[in-house]
Amino acid sequence: MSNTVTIMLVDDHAIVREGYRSLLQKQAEFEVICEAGDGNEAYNHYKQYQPDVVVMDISLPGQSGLKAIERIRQYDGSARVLVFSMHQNPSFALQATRAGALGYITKSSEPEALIRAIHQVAQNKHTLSADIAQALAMEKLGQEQSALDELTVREFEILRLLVDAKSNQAIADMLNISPKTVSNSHYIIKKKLGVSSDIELTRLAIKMNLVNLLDLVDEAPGSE
Amino acid sequence: MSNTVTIMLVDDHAIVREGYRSLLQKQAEFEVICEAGDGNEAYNHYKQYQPDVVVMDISLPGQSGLKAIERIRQYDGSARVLVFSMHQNPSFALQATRAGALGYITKSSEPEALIRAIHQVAQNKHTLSADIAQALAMEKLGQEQSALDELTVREFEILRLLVDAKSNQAIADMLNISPKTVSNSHYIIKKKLGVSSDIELTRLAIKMNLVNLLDLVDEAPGSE
DNA sequence: TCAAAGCTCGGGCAAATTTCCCGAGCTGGA
DNA sequence: TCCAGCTCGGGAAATTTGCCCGAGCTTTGA
Repeated sequence: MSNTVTIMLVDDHAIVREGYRSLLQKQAEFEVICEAGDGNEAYNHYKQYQPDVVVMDISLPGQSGLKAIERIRQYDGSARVLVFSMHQNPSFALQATRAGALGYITKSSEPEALIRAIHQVAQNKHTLSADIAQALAMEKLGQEQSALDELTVREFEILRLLVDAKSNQAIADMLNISPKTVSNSHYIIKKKLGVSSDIELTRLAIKMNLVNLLDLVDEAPGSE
Repeated sequence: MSNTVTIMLVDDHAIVREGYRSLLQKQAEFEVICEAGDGNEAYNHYKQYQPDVVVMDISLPGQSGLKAIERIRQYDGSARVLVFSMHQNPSFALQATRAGALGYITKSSEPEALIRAIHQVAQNKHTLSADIAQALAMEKLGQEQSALDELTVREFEILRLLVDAKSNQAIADMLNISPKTVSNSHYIIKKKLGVSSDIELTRLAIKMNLVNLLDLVDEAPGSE
């Protein structure tokens, strides 16, 4: 009988896929029928194999897993996608559900949590791993992100250049204003964001995603 | 006969460990005899189980996997450690081998590469995944990373605290020195690293992995 | 149409920090 | 023993920051 749940695994690391495959195959009711290593492949294989559930890591090379979820959901409005990510940042979960994922579970969860989540998603039910659910709840209370909204357009623009490690003079030239104005803005920005040093400012900017982490960190051989 | 290779898996994600375990158990000659979720546990379990090979992810919570490698090697100079990391940045590989790892392989490698690497390491041979080997070769040409080696131990220590956004006073208290010395070191560090602002310094520190990106981006619920 | 409010821009200036130089007191070799 | 190199911090000039100010916009709404 077809109590079996067919699964597509999406992750850019082949080894990791292989690991999950072994793990999931231990459950008699699961059958991993295909894999994909990037968003495009995920989309194509979805169309080809029509798995019940897509288990996907969203940090994929090329254009993000979120994009892939959107495309898959556009092709099949009832596609069931479970995002399986290393990020405990609830923003990722938000973005994922916004893109159409039914569930979001972190890799820090117990293996059973993954199994359970797949069952949930297979039944078209929403799932969030415990840590994310809690973090989301916390976030509702604070304002966090809104700090950035305090900034005027100009300030925001200057902030981006600042955290890109450009000099006051360079920014002044770029925006056709005086370096003094840049430094005044720099001061105002720090004040509005509630930080007291440039190091904090940089860290905050990274948290807020004003800096492209991938560019910053790895500068991988042929990336982008 | 004991052609079997006994293995300890170290990774902070239980699910991930479970996946690798399934994967490795498929090889008749491997036996995963224990697991650990952090550096401390890795050290203790090593002493307890004496595995032939340690397969470890170095981005662990608490104090880094590198530290764990050092401790294990200090306890047993012939310990064979294979680092299995998502980072393609060769600096990680350098640090890992400096800490005493025999091999370094990225998660982007083929599953067979992992199997092969484990065999290599079990025979006390060095291994590097192809991507890293290539990147390292490239790096030999430029100087890059070497900047950090210019720093004295003390400076390095101060740098880590600085980029953790601690105040001069806080660092001074922590190290029992005067804030003036901290600020002098701050200056020297920037000079040695060839940066002219704290923003550049922070970015560089992130590139060099002095900052735990996951902590930074994620700020998990109860972190810090 | 005329405030009122808010943004952008930059001058001014005291306070704070950075930058650079210096010497003293260690420690580990050669 | 002497040298080299580290750690630590004082001093003083140079620079930057922090904060306030007013001028010239534009937008909004009464």
